[in-house]
Amino acid sequence: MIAKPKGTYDLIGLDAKLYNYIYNVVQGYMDNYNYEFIRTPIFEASELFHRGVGETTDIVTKETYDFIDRGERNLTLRPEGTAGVVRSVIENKLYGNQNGPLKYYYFGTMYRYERPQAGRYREFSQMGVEVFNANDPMIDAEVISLGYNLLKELGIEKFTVHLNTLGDLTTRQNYTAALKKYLKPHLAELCPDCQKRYETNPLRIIDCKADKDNDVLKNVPKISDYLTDESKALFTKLKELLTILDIDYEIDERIVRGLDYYDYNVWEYVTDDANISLGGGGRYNNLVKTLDGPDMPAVGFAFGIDRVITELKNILGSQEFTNNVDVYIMSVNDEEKMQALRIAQDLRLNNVMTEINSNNLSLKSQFKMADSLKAKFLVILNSDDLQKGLVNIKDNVTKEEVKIDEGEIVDWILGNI
RNA sequence: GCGGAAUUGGUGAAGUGGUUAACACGGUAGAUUGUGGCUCUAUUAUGCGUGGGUUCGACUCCCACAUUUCGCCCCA
Repeated sequence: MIAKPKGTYDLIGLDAKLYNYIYNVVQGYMDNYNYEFIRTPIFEASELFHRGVGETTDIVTKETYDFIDRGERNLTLRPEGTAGVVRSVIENKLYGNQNGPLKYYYFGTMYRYERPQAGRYREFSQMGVEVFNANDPMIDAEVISLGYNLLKELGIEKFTVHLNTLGDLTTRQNYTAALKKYLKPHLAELCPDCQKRYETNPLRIIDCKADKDNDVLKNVPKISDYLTDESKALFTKLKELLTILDIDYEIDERIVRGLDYYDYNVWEYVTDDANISLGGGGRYNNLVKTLDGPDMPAVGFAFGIDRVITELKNILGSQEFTNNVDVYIMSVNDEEKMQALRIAQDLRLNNVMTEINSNNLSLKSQFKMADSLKAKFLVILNSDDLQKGLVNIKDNVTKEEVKIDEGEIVDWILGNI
């Protein structure tokens, strides 16, 4: 037997239903906010992610699926959605004649070569939004609230927006310097990972789980004390707008985000009970320029669809999710089966969910099948009645049975359903 | 990349170094029933993740690998 590759999964049963549900809700929802759907390739030039996501991030240094195609091109399965969308905006010059913001959403699979874990796979689905050419905190508020309201719309209630700001370049330079200065005498007290992070990505040290209770980290400098006046004003404005929009948020200075391109506002949608991040995002004002586009600010976020599905399943509990067939048509001999197929088509064309015996089941088995499908009505065919143009319809709840003219089936079902 | 746990039919699962791998659900066939749902009977894994090894003999012991799962790192 050939098994699925490690870290992948088949979307079946309830998971598949929820995936479709989410997809449908998202599509309808994005129209309200006037976001356009964009679909970019699942693989891109490797360089796009190296320059876009960042050479120092784990995602790029050790988690990409890289391959060389028959034309000897270096390609990479996308590990995230933003870089591809940015590339498309630049390549198609979508920014050409726009005054207002460009607003897009995407939905698709991403690939990261990681050790599988709870809510984490090598192939996983994300939906995300990206807004370009907009620098006003109003857009940040719109994007954050869009994600917030979308989760609510999907049926997820218990979560909070964890919000932080990384400020502008000056802020981060000053803060990083202060942080390193503070940590330097305490380096030996930190975990081995943090000692490495001191060189590669010092901001992450404040988010370390191993050193969570370490006294050194309790008195660590706060980024909020190093914000430039401009950064501070923008953040204050954003918080004001979120309050107006009634968004349940809290400031969490430990949120740093792992992708290099973020600046200013960063946030995550975190469940209250399990403390799981369903998604996150931030502003990335320099990414478009980094990828050879114009100097154009942008902001966006992404949800992990798999995590949303997991959360929805927690909420639904053991609630059943089966197809409730409207009509099951029972037939035994060839003549009956032919009629069954034809009647089924008539019903289906009238949007009646119909199932037939296509597997040579005994009459007894067909009754069982109809029950397991939770059929509301049974159409029971028998040759004698068919010759007279009659069919039997049985209400599978009341068990009442009527005999009607074959030509009236559709009307009868539609009238009684 | 590092660490812990797990892997028996369609499903939930018992099980022992030694003939036919419990039990339950589900499936199939039949009896009974005006056309099922209750009840009864029969049947349903030539195999216990894969590959080696130890042994007279392994599903049961050992090793490797794979996959799953829970953590670390990182992230959605």
